[in-house]
Amino acid sequence: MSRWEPNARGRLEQAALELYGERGFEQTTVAEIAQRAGLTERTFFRHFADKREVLFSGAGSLQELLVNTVASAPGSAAPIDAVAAALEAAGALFQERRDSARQRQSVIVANAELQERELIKLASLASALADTLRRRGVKDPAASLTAEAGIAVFKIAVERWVDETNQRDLPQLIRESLDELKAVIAGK
Amino acid sequence: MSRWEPNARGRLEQAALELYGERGFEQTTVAEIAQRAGLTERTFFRHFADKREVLFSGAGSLQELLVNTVASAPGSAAPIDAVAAALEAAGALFQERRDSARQRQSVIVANAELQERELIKLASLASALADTLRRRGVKDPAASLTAEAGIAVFKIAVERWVDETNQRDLPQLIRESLDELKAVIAGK
DNA sequence: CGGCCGATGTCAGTTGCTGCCGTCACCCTA
DNA sequence: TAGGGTGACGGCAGCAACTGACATCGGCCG
Repeated sequence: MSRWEPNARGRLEQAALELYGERGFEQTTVAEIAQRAGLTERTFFRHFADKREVLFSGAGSLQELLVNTVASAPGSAAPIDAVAAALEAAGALFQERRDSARQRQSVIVANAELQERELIKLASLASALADTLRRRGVKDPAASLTAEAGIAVFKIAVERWVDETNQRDLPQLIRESLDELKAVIAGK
Repeated sequence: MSRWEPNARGRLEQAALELYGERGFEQTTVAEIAQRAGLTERTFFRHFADKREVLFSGAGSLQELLVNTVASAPGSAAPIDAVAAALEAAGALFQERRDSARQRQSVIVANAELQERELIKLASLASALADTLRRRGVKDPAASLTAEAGIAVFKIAVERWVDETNQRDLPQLIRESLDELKAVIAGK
């Protein structure tokens, strides 16, 4: 028999998501999260850099998926198309975990600090996408602009996906949003 | 003779900018800022919501400028052109205060927390732009996408403006970046 | 002249976060 | 099989960001 229950990190994530949902982010103390997880505050900060990060630990694998998808696009593909394929792949991943993605998003939308963290994660994704494009020979500022535009499309598509009650799935919304962006950028 | 020196808020801004530049943001305490300004920590927090906000108090007037410029564009102008005109106006404002804008930007780039705040300010600008476009009759998601794309162009143009040693001015970089975005979005 | 107001000071308290050290089950190695 | 190392956690002290409550006092208005 081991000294501690397994999966401390997962228990902390679960407890935090619950408490942020029940009372709100600001009204929840780290001590409470740790207590619900059967751990101490000190241990929380060994697993997560700060109180917000517990909601964003999945960002790393999302970035991997995006980067790998862009990197493995055919060399003949235009940059915007490589990025679009990556966004749709990421969208499909979100679509699978639809309920928890929505729960998470509702917590984030309710708090400005969490939105800040979300935005810097998106900026980090854009930066990683731009790097990958440059590695494919795309020059700057084209690489940065393509990446930023792609992330903007993703952000707005996710907003619509979370808001709407209709049945369109996220990859479809991403395609529609990108088409709309093309129309709008061309001068309508 | 009045009880306190005038312009407490301005003195706090000045002291904070200096100290953030000298020692870095994290290594500076609010007590030190207040002391250099001849005030107390409590007074700092009466003027600024938190330690970061002291660098972003100008965001309100920037938002006003953007919104007003978009709102006063001719009704016949395409949304992207109305936004472009607003961005160039904002760019001209930055260009006037070139040195202090660069100083401020170098402090922000050096610290992740400040970048988070910068990003949420940009997101707020995008949201305000989208609102203004909707008020001009632009439908969603076109309004949101145009606004986000515009802010992305602005962000990247400012990055290039701060980085580069060459002489191109910010409005020109904004025009060039928007043209580049058009090319890239169209599929290269 | 008197009382209200607004900007600041003072102080105590909560919470996020960090450094340091102790504990103990598990694992590796001789 | 005994011994030492290691990794994950607990406990504690302390700093700094931020907040609420109350005091202070010059200026302004009636």
